[in-house]
Formats: sequence, structure tokens, C-alpha cells
Amino acid sequence: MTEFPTGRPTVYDVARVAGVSIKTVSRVVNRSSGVSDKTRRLVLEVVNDLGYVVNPAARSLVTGSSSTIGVIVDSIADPFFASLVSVVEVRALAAGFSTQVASTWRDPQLERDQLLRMTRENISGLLLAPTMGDHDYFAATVKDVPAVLVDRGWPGSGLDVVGVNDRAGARAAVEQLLGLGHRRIAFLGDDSKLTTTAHRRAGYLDALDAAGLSVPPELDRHSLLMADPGGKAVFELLELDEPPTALFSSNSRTSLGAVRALHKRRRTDVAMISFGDFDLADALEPGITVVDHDPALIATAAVDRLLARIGGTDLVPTEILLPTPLVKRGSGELSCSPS
Amino acid sequence: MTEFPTGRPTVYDVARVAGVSIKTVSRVVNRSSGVSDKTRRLVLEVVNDLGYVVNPAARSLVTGSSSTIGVIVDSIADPFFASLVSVVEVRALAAGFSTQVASTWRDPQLERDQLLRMTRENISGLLLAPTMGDHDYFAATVKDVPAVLVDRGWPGSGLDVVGVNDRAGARAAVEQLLGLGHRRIAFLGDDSKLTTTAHRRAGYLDALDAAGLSVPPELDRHSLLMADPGGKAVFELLELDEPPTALFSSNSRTSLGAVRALHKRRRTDVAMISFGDFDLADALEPGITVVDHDPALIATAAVDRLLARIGGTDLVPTEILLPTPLVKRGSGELSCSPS
DNA sequence: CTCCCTGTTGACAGCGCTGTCTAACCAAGC
DNA sequence: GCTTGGTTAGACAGCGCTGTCAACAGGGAG
Repeated sequence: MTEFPTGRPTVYDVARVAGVSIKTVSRVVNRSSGVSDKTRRLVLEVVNDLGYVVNPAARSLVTGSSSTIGVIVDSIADPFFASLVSVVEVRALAAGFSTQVASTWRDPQLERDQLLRMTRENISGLLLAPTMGDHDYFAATVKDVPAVLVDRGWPGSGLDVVGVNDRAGARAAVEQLLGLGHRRIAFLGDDSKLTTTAHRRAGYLDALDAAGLSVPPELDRHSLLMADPGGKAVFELLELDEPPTALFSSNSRTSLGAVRALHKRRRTDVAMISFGDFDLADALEPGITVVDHDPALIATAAVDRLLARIGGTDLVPTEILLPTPLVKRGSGELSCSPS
Repeated sequence: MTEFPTGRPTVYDVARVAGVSIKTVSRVVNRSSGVSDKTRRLVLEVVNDLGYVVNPAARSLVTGSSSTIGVIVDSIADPFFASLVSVVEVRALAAGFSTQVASTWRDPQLERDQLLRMTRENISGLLLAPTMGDHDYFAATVKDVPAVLVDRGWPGSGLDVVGVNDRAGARAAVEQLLGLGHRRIAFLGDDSKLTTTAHRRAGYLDALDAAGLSVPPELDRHSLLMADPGGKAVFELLELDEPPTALFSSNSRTSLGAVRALHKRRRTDVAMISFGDFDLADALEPGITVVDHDPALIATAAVDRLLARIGGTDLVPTEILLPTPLVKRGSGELSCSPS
């Protein structure tokens, strides 16, 4: 046995023990061609004996790329993004990439910092759920890194966007409520500066417009803060002289608040449709009808697209829209009973 | 203006433009002492102009460490861990560390692979929610990396463990049910090979023992698979000749299934306590009483401990147990009414 | 005036790896 | 025999950075 290298073994250690050059070790480890079977087996054996693993920092320094995919979302604690990220992780790992996650908390400045941090690390690709605000800096910061936007984009990004047709999905939901006789339908949105929320609100307005209805401002609660679990707005709505007979909640977070409020006030006669599914939506009485906005579907499509781009495929930037089936569970099928 | 460096600027570019040596640039960037104010300001200006950012790969190659904290959990999609990870991320970032997350899906082999991947990357510290199975390999794989176990440990790990007193928390919950007259109390657990589940089951048994009760095997559902959303077991329990009058669910996932089943069968007269809170637990009728098992609290304590270790503080490996208050919402306060 | 000390700066090696280029080797063909 | 060409292997530079050590200037003490 040769002397034991202290610390982590390097290509030099392997080369010395195997009696070959470091370049040959590198070739074996990277599965490059030009190594005879005999040599390859010998080297692999030594690699195993010594427990050699490549040092990604050194490799990244030479190659300028790190086999890592960056994922930047509002918050990993948000169930929608948690689920999205977890699918990305699995799929990326299968393709040989590790995943780096970062949260923006919807803060444009933090988003920018996170992007900067990731580009520093020579990520191979980027998945981003952009927050509101200007992204003029983006091209300069993320230059040359393949990127795919998830869930939402910004005008003129020139990038792939994988998401759903927010406007059409919302419109379909509100049209169902209208069809049941509802005329006073409230809108719940967390922040209309977010394009998704804005599009869903547009769909809501489309449906009302088409039915010849205008929106009483007191029913249009489109800027509930991220912090407000939505409950407060619903309490207020219920106390109006002419309360809404139906709610359209534009995302899971506001829906959780709305459900809480409706149940507290025992007003489960109020119809409700949520854009975005959530745990227990099916267990409530009545079950909550949702426009299904499946994170796994979006993640899968987005990673596949990104991997194709990383692989060098030349693709025209496209908006990939996934379907949003209406899952009827009861709350969205309550007809309008005059109170 | 000097010629524009193509690609990303390096210390050489900054040094050349500023008319100093690369070492001085390095000193300024790393805030090392021994640079005059004048030089520092000059260099910073050039850094700004050129948009210089350090290359972490190169730095990591030299220093052998990457200012990254690795976090390995069952799954980022699990709300408990999602919340834990998100708190870790924020806190680590504030301390100048970025976060790498990986899921094990409770697969010991995958856990090992993820650990290996992270050690390769020269992480500065590790937070791990160990899955079941032997961890004999651990010391050899993760040598020299400060590590803190979260939520659960394994016997003889010799590492810090930050979690809750599963056994005592579970016992307190079951004792409350016993106090209300319940005698047939079912246990729901996802996998008794997980130490947390095992401890909670032990607490359940402790309480019954102390009350002089034995556990009918048909009420002890301790190995529901991860995939089973728990519902099935509860349907079966409800159809027993002598169904349980109360459920003790040992984690949020099984609780979600149980709630679903109880509500489907309209058996909200069955008492229930969940170990672990979940969304809408308070909105249900009745609200679900929970043993609060707060991921944010655990994350905070764990990161702080890890940062102290990374900082070189010499600490005796400790088990840090956080409180698990019983949050009474109704379902755990239903007394036993003979059906 | 010299010596030494402190504060500031730079030259240079080398972290572990891959890309480029060259060398050695063997078989086939003239 | 020598050339040609393909395959396998190695020498070496250099990716961008930090650690070590040496150099040098300025100023107070002897």
C-alpha cells in the first residue's frame, strides 16, 4: 500500500496509486473516450479504494459551469412552490443536476440579490417565478444563463414562460357562478401587481362584463397583503348591507383565509371558487370547488424545457400554457339563494 | 477607459484598472485589514464600475469551504419541512450562508447519496432530518463537517439533535383524551421505523399503560405508508364492531387523511388530536386540537446551534427539546359519548 | 544616522481539475 | 524497410482566487 493521503483524495492520489497520469483519471471519471478498458477498470478500482470523488469547485473553476439549476420562487414555505420545487429537484437530479433554491418573499431587491448570487455560482440554468417590478436589469445580470419563467412572466421578457391561462381559467370559474344566478360575486386577490393576480382579476372582470354586470368596488378586494390571511376582507364582505352571494378567490392563500372566515361565521351558504387547490379543500363541508393549478405539471414542463435549452436545443421563446380543470366539489355549485 | 474584459471580470481586471495588485483587490473584497482607506475606496469604485463579483468556485477551491449550509429532509413538499427549510434559508442568509436543500423521500440510499453530494461541495455545515436505517457510514462520509440533526436523531449519533419531546407531548395528548372518558383510542402513525413516530407511539402507550389499559391491536395503526393519505385506515376503524371514540394521529400527514375520512363519514363526533398543526385545522367543525410542533422554532434553534458550531464554538453534543403546547380547538375536547 | 517596528503592498505558489497539444505505440499499406 | 493513420496516454498550462512571505516606506527611539 502506498502512503495514505491525508484529507480528501485528489486526481493526483488516484493517478499515483494507479500508475497513470492525472489526465487519464480525469478521462475515466468523466467517461470520456480514449481510454482502454483495461486502464479504465484499473482506475475505477483505485477510485473506489481511495473513495475519490471529484471536487466540483475545481471542475467548475475550469469549465465555468456547475451542473446546478437555480430555482427562485416567492417562498419555499408556500405549498404551491414547495410542491413545484420538490418536483424540480427530483427531475433535475435524474438529469444529473443539483438544485439550488432561493426565496424572494416578493421583494424585488431580494430577488435581484438572489439572482446575482446564483449567477456568481455559475448555475447551468434558472427557473424563476418573477416577482412584480422592473426586470430591466435581468438580461445584464443573467446573461447567457438559460432561463425559464414559471407561473408568471413579465412583458417583453423574451423568455419561455410555463404557466396556466390565468385569465381564461378565472373567467370560466366566474361564469359558472354567474350561471347559477349569482350577481354579487366578490373578488379576493393578494396583490394585483403580481401578473397572475392581475390576469385572474381580468378574467373575473371579463365574465362580469360579458354578463353585462359592473363590479361594485366594495366587492373587489384585489390588494390583500401577503401577510393578511385573507380572513379580514371576508369578514368585512359578510357585513356589507348587500353582501356577496359568491366569492372568487384568486389564489390558495386567500382561499385559506376565506374558508376560515366563512366557517367562523357559519356562512357556508356563500358560494366559493378558489383558483388553486389546497389541502382539505375536499374535506370541508361543502367541499371547495377549485380551478386546479397543478404545481407538479408546471414544474415538469418547465424543467423539461430548461433541460432542452441547457442541452443547446435552439428554441423560440414560447408561452407554455397548461390546462386548469375546474374541480367541482360543492362550494362552487351552490346556487344563489336570496338571503 | 481600459479595454473591456469580455466575460466576467476577475481580480486581475480590477487590479489592472485600479493599478494595484490582485492581492489588494482580494483584501478589499474580503474586508481583510491592512488596506489603507484611500486604496480601499479606489478598489471598491473599480469593483463597482466593472461589476466584479467573486467567483465562489475559485474561492472554494483555495479555502476548501463554500459558505453553504446543506439541509436534507424527507421532502421539501412536506409542509412541515417546507416551513422549516424556509426559516433556515432566511436565517442562514442573514449570517452570510447560502442554503442547499435536498430531499431523501425517506430512502436511506438516497439520503446517503445526497450526503455524499453535499460533502463533495464542501458545505460549511449540515442540517439533517435522518431517515430510518443504519447511519454507520455517516461519520466517515461527513467527517469534519459540523452537523445538527433536526426533528429526530439516531441512537449514538454523538450529534446535536433539535426537536421536541415526542413521547411526553404524545402522552399529554392521550391523557387528555383519557380524562374525557375515552377508552378506545386509536393510534395513527405513518411509519414506526421513524424514531419520531416510534416515540409518539411510546407516549401513547405510556398514557394507556398508566391508565391500566391495554391496546387492542386493531386500534394501533402504526405503519401507514407514506403514500396512504391515512384515510383508508380511518374508514376501516370506523367500521369496526367497537369503533374507537377517539383518534390520536401522530403527524400532520396522517391527520389530513383522518380528517378527510371523518368528514366524509360525517363522524365528527369522534374525538381527535393531531401531533403537528396543519392549515385549516382551526377552520374545521370542530377545530382540530393539535400538539403544536412548530417547524419555525426548531429551524431557528437548529440554525443557531449550527452557526455556533461553524463559528468554532466548542459544544458538547446536546439534545435540545422545544415545547409542544397543546392547542385546544374542540376536537380533542369532545367527551366520550357511548354510541 | 542607524536601527527597528508598524503599516501597507505585492510577487508568487498552488488549490484540483480539464483542455490542448504532443508523444508513444501498434497495425496496415506501399 | 519506412510511412501512414488511428488509438491510447501524458505533459503542461491555466481557470480565479487566497495564503505565505518578502519588500518597502515612514517614523520614533537610541
